[in-house]
Amino acid sequence: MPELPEVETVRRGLQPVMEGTKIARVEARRGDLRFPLQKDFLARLDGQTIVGLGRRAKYILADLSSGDVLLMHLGMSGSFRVVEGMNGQQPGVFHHPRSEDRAHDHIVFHMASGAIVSFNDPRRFGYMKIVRREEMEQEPFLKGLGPEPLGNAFDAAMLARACAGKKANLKAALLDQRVVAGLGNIYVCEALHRSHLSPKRQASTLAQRNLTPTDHAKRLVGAIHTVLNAAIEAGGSSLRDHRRTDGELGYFQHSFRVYDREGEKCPTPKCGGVIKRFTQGGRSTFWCPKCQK
DNA sequence: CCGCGGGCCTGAGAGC
DNA sequence: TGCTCTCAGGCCCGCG
Repeated sequence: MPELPEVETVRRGLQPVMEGTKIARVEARRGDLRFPLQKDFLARLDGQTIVGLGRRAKYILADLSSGDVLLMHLGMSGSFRVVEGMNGQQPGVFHHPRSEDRAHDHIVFHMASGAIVSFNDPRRFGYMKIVRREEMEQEPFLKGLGPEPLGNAFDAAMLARACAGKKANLKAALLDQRVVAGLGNIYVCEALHRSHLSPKRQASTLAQRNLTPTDHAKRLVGAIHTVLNAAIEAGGSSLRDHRRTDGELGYFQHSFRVYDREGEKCPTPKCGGVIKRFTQGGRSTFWCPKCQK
């Protein structure tokens, strides 16, 4: 589910209750997320202060006073919920006050402030791992990641270089986290449409022979910036699972131009095409064959 | 090294 | 109502 805008929305929701605050205790109701929790997982969290809450690609990173870093990935269906002001309660078994389905609250953080932060993930494709800060550079989950799409290192020249010589189609290249880290199926479809580029185009066509970026590459980078920033502004996209940490929906799904809009009229001015859907690498691609070349 | 397909899980929705 | 089938925002792994 969550791509960069959803993860960033979650991080921003967690920051006020977690950053600068001590973790009184952590409950692991299920240790079998995508990967089993480390044996010393709870011991390395209890009593630590979270000195900073950051994000890298689709990972949320909590810097702890011990020098450990807690790495959290939401997988497809992961979400966090914050409940504040639980002071005074001794929840041996914590039940979320206003809630639909809390059956999949797998990890629950009890903050010293009394706030409770629960990680919910029905499909359990998400995971958590604690890494020493000095070993972050070698961390396998982070090691191969490409640049942040909203960071300074990501520009048309870099993208063209990363795509040069690639046989794969452009959509697959953008989904490859080694090329650029944080995009997923939705925002790749949206960025390609906004830049009028076909998902079927060979990735290498973003670079010229001398590796200089084409105008296509510049347009694509601009579209990626625009769509990600707008989605973050909207609190992400809520199709099924994504919720803000207060339980509210994101609303960028109302601004999709092609994703999940098969059969609708293409929103590009004067295009007049119809949105189509097909499968690439086992996943749905939505696009307008008329204005995306 | 690269690209592709399968698999990991559960739940929602469509069709019968 | 209830069963079966398909599909879902991610990513790792093994194969050719």
